[in-house]
Amino acid sequence: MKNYLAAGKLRKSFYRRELLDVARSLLGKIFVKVDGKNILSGKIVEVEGYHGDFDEAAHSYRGITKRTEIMFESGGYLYVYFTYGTHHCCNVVTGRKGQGTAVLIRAVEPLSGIDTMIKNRFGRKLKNNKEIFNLTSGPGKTCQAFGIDRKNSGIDLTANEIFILDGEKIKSKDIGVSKRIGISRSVELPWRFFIKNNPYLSRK
DNA sequence: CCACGGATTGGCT
DNA sequence: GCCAATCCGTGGA
Repeated sequence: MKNYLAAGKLRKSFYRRELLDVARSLLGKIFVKVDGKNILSGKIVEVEGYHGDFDEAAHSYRGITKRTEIMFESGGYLYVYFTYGTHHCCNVVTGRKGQGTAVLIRAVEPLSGIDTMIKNRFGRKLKNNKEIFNLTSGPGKTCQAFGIDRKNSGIDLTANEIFILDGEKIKSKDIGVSKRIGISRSVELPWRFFIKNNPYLSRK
């Protein structure tokens, strides 16, 4: 963990680039939440892009609302939404102010604070050694493991609570691309990106 | 005010 | 593979 912290926090200039460039380059970076003396962290292994201008699946597609206004900020903020009456999902706002572009964090590979993540998500110890692969292998699971909910929406990702650290550079040949999961409109856009063969993906 | 459905998950058939 | 859970944001009357 120490060498990841030494790598340094991603700055506003990283987030304020074109949506799909940010989405692809977030793979391999380290998502971090400082939780008291605990550092919860995981390597980002799966993401999806959402674009307010022409992507009908994006929450920002119908314009600014109270819920989605943070999506229209310039890049570098956290957007958290609540869905299906049960789950939270977290996104990284990208691009320029007014664009409504964001990257959904769909899955991470746990790195530190794993005992706390297990407690947050299951309320007990792991039953077996396969259950670790069910800890953060989806957007709702990741938010639950990290203890993130709507109260965290709007956080500045260059501050000291929730942020992303530079990590390993993933080669193009190791990045998989597919249609996005769980949407009913703009279904053809190939805007899901993932690290091929990583065991913590929400799907293969 | 009310109706609808969702960027998901887990349990049951 | 199918489907219920369960809240609330959003849009239309």
